[in-house]
Amino acid sequence: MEGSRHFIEVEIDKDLENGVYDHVCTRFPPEPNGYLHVGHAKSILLNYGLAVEYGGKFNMRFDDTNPTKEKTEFVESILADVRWLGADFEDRLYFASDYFQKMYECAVFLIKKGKAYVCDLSAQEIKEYRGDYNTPGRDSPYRDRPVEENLRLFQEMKDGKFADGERVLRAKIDMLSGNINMRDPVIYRVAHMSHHNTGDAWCIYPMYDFAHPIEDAVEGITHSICTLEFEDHRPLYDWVVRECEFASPPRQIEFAKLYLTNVITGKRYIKKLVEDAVVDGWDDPRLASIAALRRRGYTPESIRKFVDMVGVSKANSSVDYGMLEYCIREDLKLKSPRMMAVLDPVKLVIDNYPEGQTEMLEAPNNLENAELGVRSIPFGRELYIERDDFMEEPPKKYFRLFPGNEVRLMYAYFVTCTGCEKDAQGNVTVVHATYDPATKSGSGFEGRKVKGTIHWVDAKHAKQVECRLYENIVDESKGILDEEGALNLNPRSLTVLKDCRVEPGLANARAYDRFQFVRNGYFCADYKDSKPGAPVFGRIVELKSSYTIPKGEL
RNA sequence: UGGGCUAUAGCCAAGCGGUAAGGCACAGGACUUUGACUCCUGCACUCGCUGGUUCGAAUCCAGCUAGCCCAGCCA
Repeated sequence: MEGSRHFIEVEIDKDLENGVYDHVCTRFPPEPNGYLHVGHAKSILLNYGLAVEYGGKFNMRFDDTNPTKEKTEFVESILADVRWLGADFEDRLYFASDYFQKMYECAVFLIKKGKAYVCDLSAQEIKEYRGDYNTPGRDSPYRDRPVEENLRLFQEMKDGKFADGERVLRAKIDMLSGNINMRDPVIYRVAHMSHHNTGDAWCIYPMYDFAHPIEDAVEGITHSICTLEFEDHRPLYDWVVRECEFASPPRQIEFAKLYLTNVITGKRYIKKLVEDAVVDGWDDPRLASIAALRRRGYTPESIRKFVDMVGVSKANSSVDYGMLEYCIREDLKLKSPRMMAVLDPVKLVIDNYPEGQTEMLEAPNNLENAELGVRSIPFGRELYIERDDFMEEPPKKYFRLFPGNEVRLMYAYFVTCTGCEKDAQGNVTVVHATYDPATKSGSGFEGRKVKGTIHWVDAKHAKQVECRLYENIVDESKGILDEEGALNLNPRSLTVLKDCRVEPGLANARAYDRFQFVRNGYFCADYKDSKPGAPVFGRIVELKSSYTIPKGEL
């Protein structure tokens, strides 16, 4: 498709050419400790995409080596999100915990090779012995323990003879390494705790650095793609697969995480927002979780497009939120019916239209895609139009309603504004106009043209719904938690309530699952007229009452 | 201060010694039964900086600068 290939593809090509591998196998290995957000979508689709591109396999695997942080709730939600995104792992759903026995055997193997030892130092002592960026590490006094003793002690660790933290198994590498990960890292710890998958079968659990390469190797992963912060771990990754003597070991390649502007992705923040009920869950429309995007009406296709557009590199970056919005507009513009809705209504009375009369007009559901059919909409003497589609004293280049000006009511007639009524405060309450029956939509009228077209709903038949406009919760100026950790919402994230009226008969219309298109197609992202000067952060809309999009559905 | 990584437009991002792709955003114009869409047009004489090599450098070399990651028995 794209002309250029990103660096991971280049690396894989090289491996294939050099015969390092004769196939490609990738995986998405989240720890089930939270919900997925857009950033994860990049990783999922990157891994899945590479497998598809190279005719290989893509595995789904939960990296559940630390029972203290993992919950089944999260494996369910992660699975749902991955499936929804269309990353098909077929029947290859794995858990790192399924390999605990294998990992244990690897550890024993390393001990026998003299490459691992049981260390009695406390966590604090290990930290001290490890040194720091400027201070070389010192060998643990237990480093040269005889193999037999290590074997016995490790067995005892497994058998539950020791309390949490009492002993660990360490890889014997290099206490002088500039890379602190190589200073005899802990590879097994004791944790007397039930695991969501293995229950109480184990009381020792492998550390990520030891477990992950083994997981990859066992599954026959070729390219283990992870994010930049693991670059320093690669030497250790390589050490593990080498010392464990795996044939055709996997290779780790790192890429830069996806950050989006104007959204919060930090688990800590989101957790706080959920707990404090500032948002109504991990799928609150203001968050950038996969579940939230889904709830807002983003399609998997739009997210795939977004991830493709963003690209893959090793440079830390933050992608403009506008790009995500572009992708959903692009995806939906031909797929979605486009209905009319009025968010901030003001009444329009057509004085020369017969009182009490209602006529049905035919409106295409999508001007650019006739396959979506047509609908009948009522038209009468009294309508609602958007408040800012009328101005008593229009500025230059204003083509909508103002006294004396003629506009087209979409799918209906031309109307000429004759004036307005105002309340005591000077707010416009009613706009008056006359219509020209000859200009009926579809009649082929060509007599004259108008510069503006506005949308409307029939007052008598329109349904009134509560419509909430949100802005994304933004993370500017040090985020939403202040130094004390207190919740401190950015004022820009305040919810705005507006009166919204929509065409009748749309309760079942799919359009409302795709509410970006409520306002003539581009309500969500392109409703630029509100709050002049305020930044529009992909403002989103949630239709309440009978139009509520059920949580968790779709 | 040690190790690792990164630097190309407002934001992503190609480029890999032969004279700066593409997209988003933005601006102008055409078209328009959505001020949308679509369609044109414009938008880096320059690639973090400074030197060097070369007929020729974003690409190679050297030195600097800035940013990110690392001292969990987290992942």
